[in-house]
This record gives sequence, C-alpha cells and structure tokens, in this order.
Amino acid sequence: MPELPEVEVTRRQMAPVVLQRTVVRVLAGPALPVFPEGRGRLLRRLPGRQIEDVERHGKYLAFRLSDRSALVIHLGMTGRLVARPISAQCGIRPATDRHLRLVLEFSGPGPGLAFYDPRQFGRVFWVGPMEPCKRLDRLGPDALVITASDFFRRIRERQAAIKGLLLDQKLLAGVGNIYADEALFFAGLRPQRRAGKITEENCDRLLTALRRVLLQAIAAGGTTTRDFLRPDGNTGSYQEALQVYGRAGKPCFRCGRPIQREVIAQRSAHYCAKCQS
DNA sequence: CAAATCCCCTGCAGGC
DNA sequence: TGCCTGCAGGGGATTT
Repeated sequence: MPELPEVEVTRRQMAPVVLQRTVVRVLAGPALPVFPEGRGRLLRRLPGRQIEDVERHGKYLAFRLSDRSALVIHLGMTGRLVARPISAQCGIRPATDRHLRLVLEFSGPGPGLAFYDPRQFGRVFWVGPMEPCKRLDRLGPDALVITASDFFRRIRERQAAIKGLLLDQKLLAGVGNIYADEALFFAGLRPQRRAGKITEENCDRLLTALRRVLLQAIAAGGTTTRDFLRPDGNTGSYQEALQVYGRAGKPCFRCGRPIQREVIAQRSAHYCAKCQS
C-alpha cells in the first residue's frame, strides 16, 4: 500500500521514462477513478503536452506539463505505475487489462505509462495552468520536509491519539499506517498517546524516527506487504525491517514481549507495551 | 475547528 | 476442497 516511500520510489523509477516526452494519446479504462473535475477534460488536455517534471507531495505525484498544467495521480491502496512496452500499445482490452485504468502514449520510441489499480482507491486528475487544486492545497507539509518546530506546533494542542494525527494528511503529508506504527516504535511512544501530552523533546524524537524510517524505506525500495510492486516489477524489501507492523502476537525484537494490536483512529495499530510508553 | 463514523472497492486470509 | 465472511486501508463526506 503506497505511502510516501513507495510513491517516492515510483517517482524515481518513472521519471526517466516520462521526462521530456510528449503525450500523443491517452487511453482510459471504464473504471478510471477521476475526481469530479472530469474525465473528458483529463483526456482532452493531455495530448500535445510534454512532461517536464515529476514531483511528489505526500502520497501525490504531479506530472508537470509544458503549459504549466499538471496530471496528478494518487495511487490509493493498490495503484501502480508501470512503463508499458510499445508492443502493448493497442488499446485497453477488458479481458486481459481488467485493472488497467489509464495509459499515456508518447511520441517517439520508448514505453508508455500505465496506471493499474485493482481496488480503485486511486485518483487521477488534471489541474490547469495556475489553477488552484483543493486536494493538493489542503495537504500539510511533506513528512520529509516539515521542521521539528512546525511539527510540534501542529500537534501540541491536540487531544487525539498521536497515531491518528500522523495519518492526517492535513497535518503532515505522506505517512500511512505502516510507517506511523514503525516511527512510534522507534520513538518509544505508544500510538494511543494524546498528542498534546507529548513533550517537545519526545516530539523531536518522533520526527527524527519518522524521517529515518521513511528514508530507509525509500532506500529499500519500499515495503511490499501484499500489493506493492515498483514500476520495474520488483518488490520492495523494507517489510524485512518492520519492527511492529503486521507482527501482532510475535515477540518484540528488542524485549521479546508479544507485539500488541489495537484499533486506534479506525486503523489497526501495532506496538510493544514494554518498549513504548 | 476537532474528532468520530461511514463508505468506497476487490483480493485474499481464515474459518468451517 | 470449496464456499463464505470479514478484513485490509487512504481519504472524502458527513455527522456530532
């Protein structure tokens, strides 16, 4: 399930495929999940534009186009971008391409871009030049960019469990269930701790742990629990480094006590009752 | 505004 | 073996 590291790995692998290339054709599957801004607009506006940059903010990818518009993609839970060989560029066949939602074909040689999304939680939309984008504008600072003082300021008055706030994209963009649990473990904080009761020192430790976990996960090519595959078709390897996520009942690597699992903020949270307080 | 709840969707694990 | 249930989860909409 793509969180910040998986989206960043996707960005790095797709950038060489799409940069400086001009879109000539756009194919959309029947279940292309677009925001209400409109599917027709998306399909009409892309051809003729060149992709000049691929940026990431939180879990969103933005393909910046030559007229300053952008194609924005959120991978949702099961979304995946793949370089699509030219030989496959003959339309979307419902039988074999059941989960294929969008294809961009480019001028010249080289593969196209394909967006697969079995569970349809992903989103694709087009943002015009200088047009404000609600979805992107309401995101908080990226988790790899936010400063310690800003992070502390954003959580200090809050009553909710810290775990839920880490998942709140308006507060901090990019963190999902896996890395929230892992960061809290390394910071020694229980997921249910009231955010406002965390000292500034512990808040710093949490952000440091979060950054470290995210960077190491990027270096490992992301985490593959069940779904995630990189654009190159390989799995990530950070699942081998997970300390608590998905380890309910198994012994803590640090103290040997069984890892607890509890629902917090409508999500499963995993933690060690001895190592985290 | 903050917080909680529900819902979207499909693949797959677990139970019998 | 095969069927069925329920869970996984990001985040938007709605409610409190």
